[in-house]
Amino acid sequence: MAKNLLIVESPAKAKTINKYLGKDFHVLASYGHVRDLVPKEGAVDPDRHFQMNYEVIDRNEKHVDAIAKAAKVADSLYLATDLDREGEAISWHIAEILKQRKLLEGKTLHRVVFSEITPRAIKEAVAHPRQLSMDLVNAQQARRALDYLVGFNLSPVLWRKVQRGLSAGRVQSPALRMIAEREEEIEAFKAREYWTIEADCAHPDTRFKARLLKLRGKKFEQFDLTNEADAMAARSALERSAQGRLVVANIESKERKRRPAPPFTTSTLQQEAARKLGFSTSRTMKIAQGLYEGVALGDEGVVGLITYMRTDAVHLSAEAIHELRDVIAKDYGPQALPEAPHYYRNKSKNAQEAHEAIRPTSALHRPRAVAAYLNDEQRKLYELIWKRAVACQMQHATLNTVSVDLDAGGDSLFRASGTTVVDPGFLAVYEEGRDAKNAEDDDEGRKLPKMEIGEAVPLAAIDADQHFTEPPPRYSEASLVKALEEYGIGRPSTYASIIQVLLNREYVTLDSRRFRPTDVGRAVAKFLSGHFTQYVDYDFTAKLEDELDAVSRGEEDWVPLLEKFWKPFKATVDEKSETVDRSEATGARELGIDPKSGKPVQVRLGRYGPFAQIGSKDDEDKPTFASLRPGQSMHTITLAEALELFKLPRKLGQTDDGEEITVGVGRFGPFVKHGSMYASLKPEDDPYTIELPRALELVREKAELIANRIIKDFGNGIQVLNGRYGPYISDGDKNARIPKDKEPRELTEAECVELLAAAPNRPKRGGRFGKKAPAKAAKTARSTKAPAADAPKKAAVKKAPAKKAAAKKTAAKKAPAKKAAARKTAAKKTPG
DNA sequence: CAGTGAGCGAGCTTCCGCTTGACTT
Repeated sequence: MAKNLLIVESPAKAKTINKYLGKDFHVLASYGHVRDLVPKEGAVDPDRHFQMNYEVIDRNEKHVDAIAKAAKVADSLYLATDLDREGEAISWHIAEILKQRKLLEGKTLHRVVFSEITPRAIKEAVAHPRQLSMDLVNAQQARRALDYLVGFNLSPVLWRKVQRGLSAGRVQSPALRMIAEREEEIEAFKAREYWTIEADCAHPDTRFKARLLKLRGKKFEQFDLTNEADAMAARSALERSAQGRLVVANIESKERKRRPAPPFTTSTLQQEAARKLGFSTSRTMKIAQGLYEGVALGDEGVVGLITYMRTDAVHLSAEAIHELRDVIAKDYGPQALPEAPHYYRNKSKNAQEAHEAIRPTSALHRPRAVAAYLNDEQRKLYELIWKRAVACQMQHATLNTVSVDLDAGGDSLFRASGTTVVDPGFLAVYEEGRDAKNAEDDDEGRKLPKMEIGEAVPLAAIDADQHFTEPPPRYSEASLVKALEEYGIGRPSTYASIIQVLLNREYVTLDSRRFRPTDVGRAVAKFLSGHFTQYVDYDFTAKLEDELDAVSRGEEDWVPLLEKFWKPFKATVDEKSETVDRSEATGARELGIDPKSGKPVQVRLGRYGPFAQIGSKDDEDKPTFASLRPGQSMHTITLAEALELFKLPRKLGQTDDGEEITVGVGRFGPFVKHGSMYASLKPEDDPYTIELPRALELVREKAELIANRIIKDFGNGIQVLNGRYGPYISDGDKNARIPKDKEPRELTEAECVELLAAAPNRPKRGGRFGKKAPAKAAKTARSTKAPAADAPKKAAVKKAPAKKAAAKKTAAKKAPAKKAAARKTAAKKTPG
C-alpha cells in the first residue's frame, strides 16, 4: 500500500498526477468543497463571533469516506488542493474532518501547492511542503459567512416586499442590476438623426469611397448634419466646389503592429465561443469539461486534451511555451516565431491564478489529428483553444495603413483609408472576434489604388446617408460575463451558474440570445439599488476583496471585518423591513382613468405576476383584475393596452347541446373553454379575434387527444397512457416506465402493478409552493440524497415537486407566440 | 393545471464557490 496520500480537488487531475508520482503515492480527489454551512437559518451566528455551523456536503460524503479510509493506512498526507483561498479552505476542512475522526494521530500532514500540472511542478511542490495558512482559510470563511449573511437576510426582505421565493446575493444582485439598468437606458434612449457624406471615387484602377473629413474649413463631426435639408445643401455645395473630381492633397502611410490576444481564461473562452461558435456559456463549459476529462484517441488511449477550464490566469507553463514554439517553428516556419516567448500577465485584480490559462495539454495534438475522435462541438472548441494558444506565442502581425486626403475645393476634404497586411504573423492562425464593428474594421483588407499628390481622381458621386444613433445593446451571456469579470464579480466556476440563477428566478429572459429583465427582475433590481445601495454596488465585491486580501496576508482579523459589515447591514435590513411600502417596492403604476367606469386603472405586481386593476379595494364594488400578457411589461404598458385586457373572457357562442364556448387567458396562456374542458390556443391564434369555428376545431382536437391518451384502462385507477416521453403506466399517484421489450397494449393488470411497485417513489405535487425552481435544485441539490441507504426521506420529498413544477413552467412558456421584435432599421452607427 | 391579486398567517423560500454525475411524464 502507498505510504503517501495526496488530495486534489478534481478527479481528472488526480488521475494525471498519479501517473507523475508513481507507486509511493495514492492520489484521491475531494470533488470540490467537502463541507459547507448548513443550508438554513442560523448557520452563521453574528452574536457569537460569527461562529459557523458546517456539515459534510451530502453528495461528497462518499469521497470524504474514501479519503478517510485511505488516510487510515497512509503515513503522510499531502493536501494539494488549489493554491487559492477556496483551495486552502478545502484542505483545512479535510484536515478538520480527519482530526475529528482521529485519523491524523502519528501522521504527518503537509500542504503542497502548484499552479500547473506538469511533472516538474508536482515534484517540486511535494519536495517543498508548507503548513496550512489559517490566514487564507479565515479569509475564505469571512467570504463564505458574508455571502451567507447577505443572501439569507436580503432574500427574506424580498419575500415580504416583492414576491415569495425570490433571492438576492452579493453576486446575482449586481448582475441583475446591470441587466435592469441597461433596459432603463434603452427605454430612455432618444435616437438622434445624423448624416454622413461619402465621395464615390472612380479611380481608373480601383473604385473606392472616401469619408468627409473637413467641411468648409471645419472638421466634420458626427452631429454637424442632423436633417435632410442641411445634408442636401452640404452635398450640393461639395458637388459644386469639386467639379467632378477630387485632388490628392496628402498621402500618409503608417505601419503598426498588432499583438495576439492572451491565451484563454474561462471568461474569454466563453465570450469567444459565443462570438465564433454561437455556444451558450453553459454549453461551452460542458464541452470543455469533456475535453479536460479526456477523449479516447485510438492507440494513445484516453487523453485529457485541454488544461483546466475554470481559471482566471493567462500564464502558461514553461513546458507548454516550449512545445508551442516547437510547433510554430515546424508548422508555420521560423519567421513566425518571435525571438523570445510572449509572457502574459493578468489584468483583472481579483484573479486568484490557481491554474494555468486554458491551453491544449500538448500542442502536438493538432486539431486535424484529433478531429476524428471528437464530436462536432468538441472539435470546434478544441480548435479554438488550440489556435488561440498557438497564436499567442507567434510573431505579431504588421499592418500598413494608407490614408489619402482628397481636396474637394471650398476648403473641404475627404479621406480614404485602406489597411493591408504586410506580415500576417499570428493572424495566419487566429484572430480574436469582435463584439462591435467600427470604421477601422471597414478599412481592413481594403487596398487603395496607387495615387500621387496633385493627382485628380474622377468623382462618380457624392452620397449623403441618413443614420440614427442606436441605444446600447442588451447584454448577451458573453457580454454579461465580460462585465462581471471586469468588476471582479463572480468567479470562473460560477459565471455560467449566475446566468442560470437569474433565469431560474425568472428575473430575466433570453430573447434572441439577449437578456431582458422581467417585471419581477426590474422590481427587485430597483428595490435593492434604492434601499440597499451599497450592498448591490458594482464595487462592493472589489472592496470586499481588498479586505479579504488583508486578512489573508495576516494584517487584519476576519471577525472585526465581518462585524464592521454586519452592524450597519442588519440595521438597514430591519429598517427597510419596517418602512418600505409594498406597492412602492413592486413598482406599481397609475395608468389613467377607465372611461367606462370612471375608476383609476393601475398596474401592479401580484403573487402571480404583473396584472392590471380597475378600481381599488376600498371601492364599494370589488375591483376587477386582468393579468398582463406574455411580452407585456408593467413598465411600458399603456392605458389603452391595459383596457384591452379586460375584454376577456369572451363568449363565442353555444354548441348544439347548449354548452357555452368562451375564450380567456389563464395561468397557462390563452384557452378555449367548453363545459369543463379547456383547450389551449395555438401560437397563431389570438384570443381577442378568434372566432367560433376555429374554437370548435381546437375543442375537437383536444377531445381527440384525451381519447388517445388512454391506451388501456383497468378500471381500478391503473392506466396505460400516452405521454410526452412515450407510453407509461400510472395509478394516478405514481408513474412507471414500460420496459423496451413490452408492447404497451398487451400489458396485463398484474404486470402493471408489478412495474408500478418497482418504480421509484415519487411524491405528489407540492401544491402552491411548487411554482419556482430553486436554483439549488438545478445546480447542486445538496440536500438531496438517493432515497436508498440512510438518507432521510424528507430531503427527496422536498426537492421533487419544485423540479417537476419547473419543467412544466418552461414547457408552458414555449406555447405563446413570440412577440415580433419591432426594430429600427435605419441606424448604422453609434456615437462614441 | 385554467380568472388568483386584500388579509388572516400554518409552513415555506434564500447565499457563493469548489467539483462531477443523474434521468424525465
